[in-house]
Amino acid sequence: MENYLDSLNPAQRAAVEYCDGPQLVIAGAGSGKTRVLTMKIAYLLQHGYEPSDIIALTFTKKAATEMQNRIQELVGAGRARRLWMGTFHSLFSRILRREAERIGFPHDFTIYDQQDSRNLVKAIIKEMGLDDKQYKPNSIQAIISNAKNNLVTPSMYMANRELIMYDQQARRPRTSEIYVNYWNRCQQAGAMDFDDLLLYTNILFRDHPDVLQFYQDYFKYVLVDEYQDTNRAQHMIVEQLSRQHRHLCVVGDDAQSIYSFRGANIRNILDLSKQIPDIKIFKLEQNYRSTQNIVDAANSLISKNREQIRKTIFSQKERGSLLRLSGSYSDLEEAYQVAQRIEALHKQEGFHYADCAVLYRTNAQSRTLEEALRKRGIEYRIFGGLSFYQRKEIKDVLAYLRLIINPADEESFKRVVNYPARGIGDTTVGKLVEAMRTTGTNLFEVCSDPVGHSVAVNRGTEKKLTDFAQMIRHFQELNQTLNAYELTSRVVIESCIKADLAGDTSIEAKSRRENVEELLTAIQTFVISGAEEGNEHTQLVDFLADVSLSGDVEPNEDENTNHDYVAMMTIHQAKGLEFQNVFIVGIEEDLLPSDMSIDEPNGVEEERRLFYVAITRAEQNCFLSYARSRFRNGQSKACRPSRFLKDIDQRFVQTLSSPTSSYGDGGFSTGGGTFGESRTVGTFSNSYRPEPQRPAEQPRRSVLDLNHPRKVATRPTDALSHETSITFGGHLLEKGTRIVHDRFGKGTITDLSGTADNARINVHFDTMGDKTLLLKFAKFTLDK
DNA sequence: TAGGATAACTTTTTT
DNA sequence: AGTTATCCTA
Repeated sequence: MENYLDSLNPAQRAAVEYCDGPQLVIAGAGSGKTRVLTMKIAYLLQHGYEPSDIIALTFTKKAATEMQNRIQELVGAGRARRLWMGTFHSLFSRILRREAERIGFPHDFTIYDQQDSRNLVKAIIKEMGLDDKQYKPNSIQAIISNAKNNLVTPSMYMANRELIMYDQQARRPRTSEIYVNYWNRCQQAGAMDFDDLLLYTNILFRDHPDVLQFYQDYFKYVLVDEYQDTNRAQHMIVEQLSRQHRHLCVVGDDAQSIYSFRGANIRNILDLSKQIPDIKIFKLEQNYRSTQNIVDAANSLISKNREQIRKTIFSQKERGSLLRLSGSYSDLEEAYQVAQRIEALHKQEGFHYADCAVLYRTNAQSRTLEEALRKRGIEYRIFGGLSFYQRKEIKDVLAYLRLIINPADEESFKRVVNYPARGIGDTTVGKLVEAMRTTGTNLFEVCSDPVGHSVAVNRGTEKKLTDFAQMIRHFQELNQTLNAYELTSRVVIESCIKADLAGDTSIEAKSRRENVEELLTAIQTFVISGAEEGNEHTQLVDFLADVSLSGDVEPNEDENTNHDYVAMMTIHQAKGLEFQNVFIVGIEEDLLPSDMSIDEPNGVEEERRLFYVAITRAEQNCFLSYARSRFRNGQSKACRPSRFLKDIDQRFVQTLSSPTSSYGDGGFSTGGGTFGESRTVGTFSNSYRPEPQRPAEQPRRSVLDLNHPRKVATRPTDALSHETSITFGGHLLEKGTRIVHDRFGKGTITDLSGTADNARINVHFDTMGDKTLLLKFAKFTLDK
């Protein structure tokens, strides 16, 4: 602890020791950013600051947890715990709860996740009688989110000519009204969405100078991680909080700004030195993570971006292996190759599976990879996808809990009022909503006394409604005496959720039951750890607050759990992580860069940064791959290698294999290697040796006419007679004929059978093994 | 109103 | 491909 500063290089040390005013630390990939932040906090604690004086903001819960753990090691758990450390969303929701009544919210307001918020937007569009083709809920939600991230309230939106004009041109003139209604409905429901947490913090500070004054004074030191990912709302919070003491430490890397879709504004970091002229800039340029080849390759890529803070990232590690690029015919084959290489790394080079990560642009890509790994018996774990708390059965239980805490919560009410089924259908709920809108109360009030709110329902329905309200009230009473775990157990039983799931014999229902059990376990764990920290009576409200902002639960791991698995995740999720071996797959046009990004301003630059982030995750080996065809949205589509592959200086790349295209070529040529060679690649040479360029693709091959297979045989179709040859589409097929298949790549025909529509061939594919193809459907061409 | 069957749509990334 | 929305029937 005494000499921990000695472990830092001069640049890092300078950044840690400078505490005289605002500072900006530009921290290149792998430059020890987290280390500097944690050391700095330890340094501050050693120099007279109390833990509670310090607020340290991160973007992900994972980052917060990691930093918390590292600081615990330096200063002990007791002190570390008293730091204000966490995500923007979680820390400011805490402050908002404390100050809730100042901005007209109950202190136990609900937090709407994006699904809740989309449902509400959708409901409002419907209620307004608008066409949801014109007013797409997703787009409207994005517009509202964007407005909030830029601190534009509904009234400001209404008053903004530019926005209104834009909406008119986009043929959705009533967007601003939807925003107003959405805003009011959230308020009525006592609910905030993710963006509200930041926006209302700003509103709180704006409308209550005494509150701002208090926190400005309270936080003596403000630290922010990943500043390149802040949006305007976050930027303003930081700016205001640090205005008084001016002890601000902002860390970030403009080259790794990848969250603009969430409102992040790279200008926040690029322009910071203009906004705060006396801000002191520190640059961490030495990369401790990756080999020189990896760093150089990444640098050459990112240099193609226009706007960035100048810096020279370098590595003093060994030169290392070149990046290895391989192309394949299809996503299937790509996955196969990745699995094959991981196995080679494991068996031949002694790497653990846990040293390997497969990174992709979209979650949907994980399926194919998953299958390939499973076939080889390689352990893997997929991160992300839909989190535990987003599963239907979990959201159902949570909705009950949320409703108990905050009966005004509209989305939770709608979710469970008829689950399990109790005869309260859409029609009735529609009437309740109507009454809610006219009387200005919330759904639960209306439900408790439908007739009093002049809802036209019959006796039976009225009873169903009041019974439901009564049940929720009963749970509220239980919540006074029971802890969160005990209460939830009762809720699951008395709401009949348990019975409903038990009555379902399907396989999925079994896993739902297990998930509900797991939720109960998670709650109990929460209660127990709460007790350990001195909270005798852990409240349900605490659990819910925790859940809604905490991406996912860690699966319970004991000593029986296997820890040696390949990590599979999106590139976004990989940020901040590092692996010995990184596989970046699907480096194709329309995927990386994503086709969604291409017409966005600066969209392609952001995608390039994303690729940069992916490459810089690798310590030793970085494998790049693309496929020529890929299943997307249910059908196979031709793909071209990404433009970004050309952005990397080819001196740092070795081409392992590239498929000869069975489609027209996209004009990309890396040369080198035939498909057949790819199976022999198992050793990884460390030589620094650019591949010689070879002539590009061979001419286009003819494709059999798939829609109109010609009848070739005239004999009656005797079942699967063996044939020595079959003519098909004007070509002669016989044993030994080489073919190129759309998805399986190259192979040799080993057997032929059947005739006419029933004709089929057995093929041994070079990498994909033996397959039987029905000629009528198979998509292949002759090789040569 | 419930539940099944068909149609439609989706897909960028996450707090 | 897979999920979700909508429609239709009982």
